[in-house]
Amino acid sequence: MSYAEEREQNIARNRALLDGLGINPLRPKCEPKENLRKKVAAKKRKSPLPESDELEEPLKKAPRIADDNNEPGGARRSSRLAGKTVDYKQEQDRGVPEPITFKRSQKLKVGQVKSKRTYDPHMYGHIPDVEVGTWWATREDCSNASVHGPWVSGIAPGPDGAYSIALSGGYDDDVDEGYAFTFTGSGGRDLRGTKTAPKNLRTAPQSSHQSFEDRNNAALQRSVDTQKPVRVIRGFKGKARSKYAPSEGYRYDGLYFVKKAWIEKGLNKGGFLVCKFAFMRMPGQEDIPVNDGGDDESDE
DNA sequence: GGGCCCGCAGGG
DNA sequence: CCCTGCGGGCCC
Repeated sequence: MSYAEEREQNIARNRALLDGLGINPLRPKCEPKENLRKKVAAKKRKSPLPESDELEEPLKKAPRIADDNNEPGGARRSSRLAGKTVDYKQEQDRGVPEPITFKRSQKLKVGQVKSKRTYDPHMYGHIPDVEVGTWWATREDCSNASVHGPWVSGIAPGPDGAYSIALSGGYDDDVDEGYAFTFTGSGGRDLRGTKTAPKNLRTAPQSSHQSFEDRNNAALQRSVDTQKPVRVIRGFKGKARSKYAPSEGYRYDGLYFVKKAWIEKGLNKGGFLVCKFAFMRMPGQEDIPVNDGGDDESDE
């Protein structure tokens, strides 16, 4: 079977799986009327660059979190996001936001402030003061905003499930429908090379099976049971196949639940097994910006 | 564009 | 100290 055929097959399987998760009330809202109107308008005026009003939303800059030098007693701030439209269920323990305490000795460059973070990323749910749709240029910035801690890793594991994940389009057969998507786990890559040809890489092609023994994959599997919300950021590298990926940088798209975890034959040379997960967006959140960008070539 | 290197977060 | 990880920057 050719790569293209296998890819189609995997995509069809993943898409069917997403659809089989049940009717999602968000689905009609993911293509809101405003976007449809914009789409029509954009086609009419045939301008490759949309008007500024369309650009404002997704490119909202991350609020630079001022490091309020953690006062011991007074640093507690209200954990309520009062006035938000998000409808939180009782069971969603978002954790009490505590000012982060730094256990690690950090190398300080000249003039660098010690604390880059106001909140500890090791908590479930929203990070206070970070709105859905917030955008960062790099993973480092996103990490400093406490939304997704790791600079490279796509999964931030925790005891009751993953805290957050990064969608960067690294797998050709992942399906992104905005309100729901499939996600491939970690592991099974050869990052070090051989003794004779050491590599010391951070990412690499699939070269062995993934499994739920992997710490990251195990965390996402736990998310299925605990139904803790997972923060999701979408990266620009996914824009080739997902219209929900930002054109640049990384965007916080809010909270999702992991509804299913399974193992399937991945789309890779060698047919190695990969861990896959089906995500569904928590209701009541701001719509995901849809990227209609001009250079869309590969629509199946 | 690809290849290579390497900092950092996070955990054992 | 070790290891991993859907980064990013540099060089070519």
